[in-house]
Amino acid sequence: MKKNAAKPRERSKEKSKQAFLDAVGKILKTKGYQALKVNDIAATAGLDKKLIYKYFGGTDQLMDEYVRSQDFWSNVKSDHPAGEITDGGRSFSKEMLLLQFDYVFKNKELQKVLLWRLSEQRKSLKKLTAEQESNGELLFQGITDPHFGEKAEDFRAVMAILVSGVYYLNLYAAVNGSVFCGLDLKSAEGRAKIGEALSFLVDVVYEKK
Amino acid sequence: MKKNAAKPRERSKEKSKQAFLDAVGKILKTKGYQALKVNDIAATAGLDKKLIYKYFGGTDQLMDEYVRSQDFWSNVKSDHPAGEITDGGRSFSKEMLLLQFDYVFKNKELQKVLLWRLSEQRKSLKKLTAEQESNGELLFQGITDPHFGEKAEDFRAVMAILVSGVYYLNLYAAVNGSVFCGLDLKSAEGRAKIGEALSFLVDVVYEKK
DNA sequence: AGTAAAAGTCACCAAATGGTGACCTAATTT
DNA sequence: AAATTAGGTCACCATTTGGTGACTTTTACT
Repeated sequence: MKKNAAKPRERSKEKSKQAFLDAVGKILKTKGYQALKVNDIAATAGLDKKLIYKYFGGTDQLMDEYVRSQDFWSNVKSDHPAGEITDGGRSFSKEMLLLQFDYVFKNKELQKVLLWRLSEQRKSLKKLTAEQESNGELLFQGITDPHFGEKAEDFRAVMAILVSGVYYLNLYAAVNGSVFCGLDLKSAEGRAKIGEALSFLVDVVYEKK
Repeated sequence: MKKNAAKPRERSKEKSKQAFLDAVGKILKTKGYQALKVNDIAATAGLDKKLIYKYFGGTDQLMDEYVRSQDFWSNVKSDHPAGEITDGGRSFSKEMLLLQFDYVFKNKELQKVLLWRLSEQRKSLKKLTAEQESNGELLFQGITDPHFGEKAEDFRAVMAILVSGVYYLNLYAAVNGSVFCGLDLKSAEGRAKIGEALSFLVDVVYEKK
């Protein structure tokens, strides 16, 4: 019954798996990743928790699969017209950072996922794949690495800091009083200041090196 | 019995409180902040959990008090000779960032505290105090704000990004594969690159503005 | 010394947690 | 149609969780 490829038979298993994945997203949005327990997920999905063990192995692998199923970073990767880059990726990098800054701010799920990735207890070591795509490796390899040549790693280091900063600031704002270094990370003015700083820092890296 | 100030009477209550605070630190170091449950803390402290409710009100306020008791940021605040600053805080800022980068990397407890601050479920809104001191408000107010004048907020924005980057990169490295933007955040070379980038970015802010 | 108020322990509770074996049900194969 | 197999439910378990009332012991004040 299992090797018949002619009839794909996605009767219910796939739908159920999807229901669990959807449930994860829903819980993440509403309750946060700390509330991600088997009972809760099963209840939200309207299915039995045993299926979670059957299909995924446990909550951890469910989460892993959920992260893989959502391509949070696709928006950054693909919305730029390729081939038109003549400035070594300066405007692209800038745009990416600003987009990311805004995107993470608005996307509760992504916030929770980022937080979850920083969290402990994840015994599964499957994140290798997500590693590569997550930080726009193609931006580096295809565009900025050639442009910066020997200084490629220095540019990467700067971007690492900026991307990290974007992540952390939004995570911080989502939970705490949202005032960081005297700037209100939830106000339009505060966020504009951060945006300007990001833009400025990218510019300066391209100019100075 | 309670208003006699002559004899301080720190017989046992203070010691017990301290025992709980120490237990928190110990658990943070060994198991991470997810393992911070009343039962666990009480067991580690060798005392009854009821005292936690009596003395602190609950685990949340215990954590708050723990964070307050550890002045993680004092190392950055006070190790610099005051009054000798003639460069508008440039070297001071640089030094602070680099120190912080190294300090967070080595200090497991601080990592867990940072993570906890990003985490949900903290109903207590007591972090206001920690807010001020945490990000070296005095550095801004006393040194860099005057130096940058109208651009003070722009400088703060840059520092917000850099500090956040320092935090996030170390948190990321502590859990994941530690490769971020193609840099190994655990290797000496990778960290050196980040350090150079931090230094460079601070310099450039002082030069360009 | 005697007393009142703490410090501290213990047993116990209700709820939630992760996890599994027994069972029923629907689809596929033969 | 019968048998098989996977999908799915349910009841149940052991543990752990947060939390509290009743109790004993120690401390300090008069």
